[in-house]
Amino acid sequence: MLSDSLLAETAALVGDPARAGMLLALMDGRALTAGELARAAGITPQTASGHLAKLAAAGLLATQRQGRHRYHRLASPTVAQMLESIMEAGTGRRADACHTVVTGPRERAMRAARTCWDHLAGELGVALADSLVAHGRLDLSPEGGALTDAGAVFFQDFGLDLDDMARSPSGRAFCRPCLDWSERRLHVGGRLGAALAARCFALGWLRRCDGSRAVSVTEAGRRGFRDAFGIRDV
Amino acid sequence: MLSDSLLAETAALVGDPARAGMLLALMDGRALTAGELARAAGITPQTASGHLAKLAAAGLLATQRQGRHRYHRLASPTVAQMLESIMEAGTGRRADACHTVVTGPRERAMRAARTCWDHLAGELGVALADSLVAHGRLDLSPEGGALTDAGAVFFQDFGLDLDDMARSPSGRAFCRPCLDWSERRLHVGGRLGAALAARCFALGWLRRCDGSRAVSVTEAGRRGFRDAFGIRDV
DNA sequence: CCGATGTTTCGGTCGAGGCCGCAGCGTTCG
DNA sequence: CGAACGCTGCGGCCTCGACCGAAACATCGG
Repeated sequence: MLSDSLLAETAALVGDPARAGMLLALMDGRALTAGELARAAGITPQTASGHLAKLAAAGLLATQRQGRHRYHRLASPTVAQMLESIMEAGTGRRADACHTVVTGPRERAMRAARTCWDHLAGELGVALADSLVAHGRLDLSPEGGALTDAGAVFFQDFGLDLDDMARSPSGRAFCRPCLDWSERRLHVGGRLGAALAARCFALGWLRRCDGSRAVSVTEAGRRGFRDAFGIRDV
Repeated sequence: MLSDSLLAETAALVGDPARAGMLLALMDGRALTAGELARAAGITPQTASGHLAKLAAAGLLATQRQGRHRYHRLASPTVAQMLESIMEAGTGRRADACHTVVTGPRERAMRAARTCWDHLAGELGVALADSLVAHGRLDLSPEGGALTDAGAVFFQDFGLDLDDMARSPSGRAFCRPCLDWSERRLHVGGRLGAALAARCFALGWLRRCDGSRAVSVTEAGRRGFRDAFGIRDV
């Protein structure tokens, strides 16, 4: 059967601890080298190289040569969404046992705000999406084109070049609802979500935590999210 | 790391061909016995029993005893969504090679209309969602409560007992947008989607294809979908 | 009470695949 | 031009887990 082996092969690729660790390390959307990924997964570079070749052959990873380095990144937001959905389904039964026991500061920060592929997720990501919908700037409708007129003005004022995004030939959806792993509600993905996150980083509102997908909100960000989006308690 | 092993363990469970086959056989939402699943996966019952125990322990499957039979079903729509998202990501690179070659009538029927866990998917599922949104009966908004007043009247007339659904204590979302594997667009899931699909089966509009998740539209269904939803060419 | 059937447990085999050491290739820099 | 560095391919080791046969257990029908 066709879909049978497709499902098994893809899942088996993610099912190896070393490969899972590397994929997870790539969830923040950056491109990393084989050596860095090897360290992240706790294996030697030659082992990592073999894994990366398999993942790339399956279309889960995209590689890019640059000098003597070879950068690897997730092939598409679809892959990132798959990883989140696996974790979401996996937490089903064991959420109680795991979370209450191991909840450390690292996990707390991840739930508060993190990047999902290239856009914002966590409590902050969901709050942002809620705010945009509540103010009529976004509809988060199925096909993702539902930026309202008021929203277009708003995002332009916020510093996003919507015309440029519209011109870009990318086949990626403009605005895609993305199911939040920890919050289990939707946040804003797609090109709009990516641009929004990038702008927040550029404004100095957010800072990446080292070696993690978690992001921290700066003092300027706290003011900014309050004044521009009406979000408090971030 | 916590999420690391969670991702790997869950994916590894799906990654075995035998287990993947059984999960895929359960995608239509029915509950099957260990023997039936063993036959579906091409393994002996005792091997299947071991696999099912693991899947149940991980919270991916829910089991239910009834006499000397033991029925297994997917634990939640979240699991079904995970499986679809894995197949979606897996098709990424190989879609061209596989689909053009192997596209048979079976695959064609699957794309036209199928069940996804317990609601409708495929071209028909997406067309249904589009129609409902276009007529202002549904918003398919993020949290899923966005049944419009006109929609409530419409669904009541169509034969769904919305009051009963509202009363049921299920923690499941009322109306959840579900990403369609083949169409890559959203269709209607959640309790509303399930009730809608059940009603279509009860009306004799749809019939399950034997041994597959595909469903076929009856002549009555053709008329019904046209008159009630404005869908042609089904 | 006794077979028949569905399901689970146990023990043992075996094959697949992850892992590393080593070696070869390409790139960068002194 | 040679050395250092990053990456990849190959061969061998070894562990893990899927698989089945046999047998025990539970349930239903006669």
